[in-house]
Amino acid sequence: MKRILIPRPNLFSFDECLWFLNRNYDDCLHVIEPGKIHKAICINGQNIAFTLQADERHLLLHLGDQQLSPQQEQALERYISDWFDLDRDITPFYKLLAKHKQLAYMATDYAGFRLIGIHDLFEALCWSIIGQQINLTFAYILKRRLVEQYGTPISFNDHTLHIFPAPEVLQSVSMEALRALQFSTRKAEYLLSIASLFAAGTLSKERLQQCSSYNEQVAQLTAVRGIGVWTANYAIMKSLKQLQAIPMGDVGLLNALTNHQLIKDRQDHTRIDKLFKQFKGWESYLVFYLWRSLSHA
DNA sequence: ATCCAGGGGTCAC
DNA sequence: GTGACCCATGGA
Repeated sequence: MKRILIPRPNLFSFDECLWFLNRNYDDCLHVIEPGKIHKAICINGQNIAFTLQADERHLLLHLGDQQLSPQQEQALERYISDWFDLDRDITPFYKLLAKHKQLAYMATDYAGFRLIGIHDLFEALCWSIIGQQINLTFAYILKRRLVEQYGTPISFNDHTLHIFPAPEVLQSVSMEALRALQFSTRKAEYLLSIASLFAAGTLSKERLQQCSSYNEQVAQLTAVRGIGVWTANYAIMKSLKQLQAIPMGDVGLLNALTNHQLIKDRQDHTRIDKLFKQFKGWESYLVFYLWRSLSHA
């Protein structure tokens, strides 16, 4: 039985991350059991399934009887680090939290919570488009239909895991098929055209990472039909981990700000900007912790 | 029935 | 750059 150990950093709570991934929604891209998570991913064209657990000092990756090359093992470790943002020292963020009266509690209540990523940019963009202007419960249902219909199922440890559909597959799906899954006409158009852009290589994570600045990344993404400021920043935050990304206008973000009495008027951009300036360099973390505050144990 | 949900596009000033 | 309007769909 293949097993890999990954050292766990300070200020990291596997339980807190797992809880968030499991909160109130039915995500089809992982399976969670007490203390562990199962997931399947595609790295360099190869499908890999794994179970992730934690002890006091490590994250434990269980691979069953899968054989991986050293390079694949490294790629998998990098994937895990990227997923849970393990390589980042988040103490500066905690110092900023401590200085903020209404938000200081987060440093203890959510201690060790990390910005959980979506490694695949195509998946991140599709997911944020699916989530546009509909409630999250329904968004997860739509994602599940899409993934079960066009993704790749993997059997592992008595679970059926799913890998998100490749753009090459999605680009040739018909509008009618997506409409039948209850995607709106607009969203179906957006998804199909973005799948084509990825399949053609016009759009890719690598290309976006070559941009010289965050602003340029936003510009490149928002030039695509269906990707507005919110979607672009969501993807940049979750996939590229550029921490200055803020999905402005996000309903959940505004609700959290209202709940904490940080704003009264949901259009008070001045106060919102002022708040985020206090968290310069950690804006995405602030957003993520505010989203965390929307769900209760 | 009506409003809302982790928005975006379009078009007029 | 800003604001008004429409788009789609399920849930509360």
